[in-house]
Amino acid sequence: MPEASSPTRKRIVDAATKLFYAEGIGRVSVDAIAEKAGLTKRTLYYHFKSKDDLIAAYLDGRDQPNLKQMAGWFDAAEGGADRKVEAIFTNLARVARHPKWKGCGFLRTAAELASMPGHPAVMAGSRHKTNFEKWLAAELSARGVTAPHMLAREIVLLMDGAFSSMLIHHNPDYIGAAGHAAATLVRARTSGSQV
Amino acid sequence: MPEASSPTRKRIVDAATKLFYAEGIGRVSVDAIAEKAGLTKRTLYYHFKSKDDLIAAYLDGRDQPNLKQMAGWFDAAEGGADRKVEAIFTNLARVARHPKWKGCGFLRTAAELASMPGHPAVMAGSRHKTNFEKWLAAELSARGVTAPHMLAREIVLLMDGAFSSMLIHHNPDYIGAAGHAAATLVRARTSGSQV
DNA sequence: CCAAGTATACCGACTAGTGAATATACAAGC
DNA sequence: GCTTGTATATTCACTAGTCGGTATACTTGG
Repeated sequence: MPEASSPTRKRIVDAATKLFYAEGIGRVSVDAIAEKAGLTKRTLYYHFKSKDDLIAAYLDGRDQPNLKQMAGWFDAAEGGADRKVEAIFTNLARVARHPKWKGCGFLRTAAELASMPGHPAVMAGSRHKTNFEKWLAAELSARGVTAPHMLAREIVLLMDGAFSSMLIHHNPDYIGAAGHAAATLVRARTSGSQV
Repeated sequence: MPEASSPTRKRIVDAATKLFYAEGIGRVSVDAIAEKAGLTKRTLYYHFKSKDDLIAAYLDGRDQPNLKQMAGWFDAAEGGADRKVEAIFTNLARVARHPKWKGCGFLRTAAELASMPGHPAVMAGSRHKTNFEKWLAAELSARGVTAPHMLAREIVLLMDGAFSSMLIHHNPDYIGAAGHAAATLVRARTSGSQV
């Protein structure tokens, strides 16, 4: 039985992460991942029982790093909750200009696996999005915003919309518009002010 | 040279539409499309020069029907612009409960082809989303809403977010939340009222 | 006779996954 | 201090099937 946290396993997940994100799940072969990781396909299948398992491991491994990235942008921004929320979108628009940016890996995987609703990778994506929404609601709540859970969900919807629009139009203006709308929604629910 | 609008061509596009939407681009073989259309692969390749061309034809063919669907829901709804906008989301949440619903074909295709930014199918998707945004801005403008273009874009972002969230969570509540937020944004920009 | 359209049959490349053997390391028996 | 046993980890070679695309030949209507 393979070790749960072996360095080899990590090498495989790292290689899979790069390839799956860059090319998409269906366009990456197990052979290509094995080659990128510097080992044979048989070894890969020693550590993962199927490609589907590896896809799920790829997204599970992105949960915490992605949350930390968002939280970092939020914490670093000056100003109130509205500014901090908008900062996430501003940073998103910045990184989305990079040619290697290919949208949100969680959403893209869910789109590609739409015909397999119970797929472990889709569920990993669902967990990640829920984690983000909960984190955001807690941050908003701590800043005295009214109806923080509803607001967090609206911001998540705008963010996922921004990911999708950017992917189809390749125009960062959509992310800017989403950030502006999100900041407006936050201000509308900040005590002492109204839109 | 094949006829631009032959019945055979239509049969191929119809078969491709059903399969591509149900399974995703990468999971459908040209053989499967030919079989579903009741002809051989060689005939398919007489009418389309490549699979990529057929993918683009699939999305081009969905542009007008999708717009008509949205416009139909909008027109049929009673009340002001806010109600009409929310009606689109309400209807979307209803059809999204059907087991055959697999999200927005334009967004899913863009996600699957993220590594090929200039792909004709992605561009067809971009055109469709732009058409929808323009139609919505015109409807909002005709009803005296202020800043109709910005508002239309925000609603489109919420809608694309709703498509994505529904696909990853399989929970129509997200579409409801998006519809509620969209209606609120419309009311905030309707003369004589404020959020 | 000719051209449009369709069919059969095939190509080379690639696909996920596996069988059987082997290398490595470490523990137990003596 | 050996040797034997066992679990982990890795490799090569392979299967059975699918992929997008095509060479060639046939049919049919004008």
